[in-house]
Amino acid sequence: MGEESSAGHQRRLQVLRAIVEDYVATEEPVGSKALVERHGLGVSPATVRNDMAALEEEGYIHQPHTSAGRVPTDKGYRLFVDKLATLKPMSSAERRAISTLLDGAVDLDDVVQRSVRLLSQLTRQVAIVQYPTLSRSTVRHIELVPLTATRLMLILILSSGRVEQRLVEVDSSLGEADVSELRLRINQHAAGVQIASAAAALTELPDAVRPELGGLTREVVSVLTEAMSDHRNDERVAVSGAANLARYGDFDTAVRPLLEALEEHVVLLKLLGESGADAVTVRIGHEGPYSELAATSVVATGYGPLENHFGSLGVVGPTRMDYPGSMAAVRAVARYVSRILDEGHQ
Amino acid sequence: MGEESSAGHQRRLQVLRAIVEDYVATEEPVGSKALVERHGLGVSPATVRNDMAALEEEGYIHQPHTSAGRVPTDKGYRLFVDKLATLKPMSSAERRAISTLLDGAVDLDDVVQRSVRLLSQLTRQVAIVQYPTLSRSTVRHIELVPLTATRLMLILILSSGRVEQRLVEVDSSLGEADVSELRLRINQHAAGVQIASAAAALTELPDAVRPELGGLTREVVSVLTEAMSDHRNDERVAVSGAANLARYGDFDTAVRPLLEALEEHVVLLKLLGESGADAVTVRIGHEGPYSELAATSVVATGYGPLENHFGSLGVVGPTRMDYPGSMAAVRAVARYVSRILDEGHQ
DNA sequence: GCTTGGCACTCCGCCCGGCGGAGTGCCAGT
DNA sequence: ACTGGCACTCCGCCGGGCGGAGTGCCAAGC
Repeated sequence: MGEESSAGHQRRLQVLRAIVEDYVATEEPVGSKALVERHGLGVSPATVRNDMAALEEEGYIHQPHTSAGRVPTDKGYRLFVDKLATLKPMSSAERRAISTLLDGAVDLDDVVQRSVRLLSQLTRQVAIVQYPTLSRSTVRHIELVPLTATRLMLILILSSGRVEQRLVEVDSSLGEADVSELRLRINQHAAGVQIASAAAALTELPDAVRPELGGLTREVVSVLTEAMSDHRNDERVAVSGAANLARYGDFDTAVRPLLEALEEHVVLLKLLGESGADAVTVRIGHEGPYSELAATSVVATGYGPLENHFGSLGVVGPTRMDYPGSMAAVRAVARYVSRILDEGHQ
Repeated sequence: MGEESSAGHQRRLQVLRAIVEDYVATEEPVGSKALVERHGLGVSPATVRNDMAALEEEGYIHQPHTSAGRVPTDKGYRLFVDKLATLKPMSSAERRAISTLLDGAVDLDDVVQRSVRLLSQLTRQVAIVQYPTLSRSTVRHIELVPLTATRLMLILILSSGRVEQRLVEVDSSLGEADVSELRLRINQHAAGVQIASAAAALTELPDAVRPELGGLTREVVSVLTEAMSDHRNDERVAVSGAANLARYGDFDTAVRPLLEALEEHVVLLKLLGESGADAVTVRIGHEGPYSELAATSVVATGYGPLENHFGSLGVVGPTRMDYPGSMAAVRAVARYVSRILDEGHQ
């Protein structure tokens, strides 16, 4: 679209906006007559037809076949979200629902579960919430629990609220005093430290303790560093709202591929992508990384501390989705989750 | 069907079996001619037609319309699984897949995640695994971790491998000696005890400790018993394989209601039902508790110790499903999961 | 020059009738 | 008791006709 911003140009944008809104609402190609009726454009259908022809020429909308209405293209949706959409503000009822629901969460797992469910209900789409990654967290505390004479449970508590447990078998019998000393030294080295640095700091510990503790320390540290660098859990995501897919028509192009993708958590993570914690990212159709998902869009953002966020959350759905509503809901939930994680465990 | 077991009666059962097998395989009503060709019944189509008429009379099969093939009814499937089906033995490749996959699990969460995924892949259906319930487990250990001067973390480790954490704020400053004493007494009362009894035993503790410890003990015990009777987590289930629903045709009757049910974990738990740990339960169509799910069947069983199992797992799908294969897979996975939970944490 | 009403045109979706095929039920024969 | 034959039913598919929605273009008007 050219750089001029004449009155006619302005109206063309309004027409595009109207087309997107109507198409999202009705799921059917929208014609010129219906447009002028449903929106208060003060012009005749014929004028709108001219605008439509121009918009089509420029690739923003598309005609399934001659003598059918118009449908937005990915490029059209893109212009819509960039220039035309205004975030739908959350209603106060929605705000209340968010806070009461999330405030009731008792632990991290619960926060994630509730968020994903909430997000899918707010948007009536499929919602995805990534569990906080290990790598971005700091160590809050490390606990050693002797279970039996030769078995020790390690508990790693992170700033995000995540808790990891590991079992260690040791050769020699455990003295309570030794365990206490080790617990102290480990936390001196690691507590409050970002996880990568903590792992590094711990590897030097076995040489710094009393020789009698060296063997035990070595075993414990080895398991701890292993747990810290175990990115298996970084791939965990929670999904909710798959049933919302049932509302959409084109099963084979839109629903089935997405349904299959939902099983592959790695795929979902890649879809969520590296969204900053400060802005909501929208990826429309072919802009995403998977060609099979050319008919689906993603609205996502990061959550957690701004400079160093814990993970991402968002919704996925057909390109024909309510972008303003989804973006507002995603932003609201992300903010609330960030706040909860920040205050709840500090 | 009468009690006689004449030769003709025997063949009728064979015909029913063949109808079920063919219908499951092809998803289409099966006719007399196709039947005699695909299965080696040594009789003519006309004979089979007579048997079919009898089976229909007795309600085991049904004709969508005149001059169409036959389809099994729920009653027909029931007879099939009760009398006609032989468990498909797992192939050695499948056995190997099960053991290598599940042996790699590092904690309880991982066991559940891997099982549900495995089960959905083996059966190509939607798999459901209930997380171990609190109420059936015994307490292995309770740990108290002082985080700050006035904040204590309680960690509840159960026989099923489940770990629950809770935070407690206390009024007075915590002494290490007090915490150690309390830890000791709590475990004396609760370790090794079934969870309901443990909660009861703990409530008497505050009166039994030194008066100086009474207030702290009261707070800790209150949170612990609350955690023990918190059945919130008993409702947790893992689901996998929703994409397999895409294979099925009748979207509105079979797929959509099930897709919606998958979101409601309470519904899923009710579907899994109270299956014993020793036998695989099959619930066919209308036999289940929800009329909207009249077109779906459930194959489930319990896992964990025989006398006192931790939870249930199984698959759900349209009534037209491969019962022998599903039953065998469900049983195999349940056994393996039971074994892992038993040896992995004892 | 932008906008508008008019008009002819295109194309989809729907309905309808005909047709072939698959499957059945029944009956008479072995 | 089983079988081959036969007439019948009903679905699914195909092709043509039809109405409607929507378009593009053009000439007239502000």
